Amino acid sequence: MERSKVLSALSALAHESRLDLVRLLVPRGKEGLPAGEIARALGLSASRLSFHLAALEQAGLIRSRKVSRNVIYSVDLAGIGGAISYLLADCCMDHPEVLACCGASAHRALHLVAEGEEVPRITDPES
Amino acid sequence: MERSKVLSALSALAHESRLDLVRLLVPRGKEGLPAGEIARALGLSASRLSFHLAALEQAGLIRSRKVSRNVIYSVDLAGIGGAISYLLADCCMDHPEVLACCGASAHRALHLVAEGEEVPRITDPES
DNA sequence: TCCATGTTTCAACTACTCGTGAAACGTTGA
DNA sequence: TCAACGTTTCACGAGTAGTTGAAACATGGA
Repeated sequence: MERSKVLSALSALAHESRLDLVRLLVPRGKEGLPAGEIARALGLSASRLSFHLAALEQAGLIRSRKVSRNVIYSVDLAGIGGAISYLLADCCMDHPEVLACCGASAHRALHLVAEGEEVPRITDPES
Repeated sequence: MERSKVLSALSALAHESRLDLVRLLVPRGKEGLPAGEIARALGLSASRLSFHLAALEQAGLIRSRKVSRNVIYSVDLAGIGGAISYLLADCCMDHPEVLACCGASAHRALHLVAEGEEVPRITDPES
């Protein structure tokens, strides 16, 4: 993920309402939620929500699709994952102490990647 | 990690110079670098650097200590790790697709955590 | 076609962040 | 004690983000 994209993702996430928005959208997955419902859930005015949605979409963290009168917003998991991955790998160079903070998540990640296989040995820490 | 702390960490990181600063500091570890050297490395004026350093320190991402005339700045790995962990676990609820983006880092994290042990089974994905 | 609904756009304002250069501060060595 | 050095603080101006309410736009149903 390019640096500029990461920067806009970070600044998009660095706002209370927008962080709430992502948290609301993540469990909905690709199905997403219409803007009106999001506004109700977060207690935001329509125009303010629209503003924040645009910021998140611009940053590649959410997507939108139109369904009749509604605009459905859903999280772009690859976008968020890319930003987090940048922080972890490119920015912190997978520093052990940083990774240790994410230990619980790492367990789940590895199970996902390895799908039950034995843990592969790391041969090249920089790859 | 508290929400407000995460928000200030994110907005501190959402700036080119400050992201550079963290990237510069991470490999130095606890040893850190004096402000002047950082300024030279990043091509920032002293006052600008001081501003950015204050923002990062305020957000709990770096620490400082005074050594004679110099102020040495070093990265606060737990602070950065905490913010990343929040994004991964609390915000994205360890969503498989997000974790998959961090697969390579996860391998290293798990090796760190398990220290060569066999991969433990996950019994409670929500824990 | 007309109206109601869902959503975005706009204009105006406020508040904040960023950057610059100068001044101030604290420490060290002469 | 004084000057030099490393760093922070300050005042200022420019630019950008955030909020609000009203208006505009698009769609679907009567």
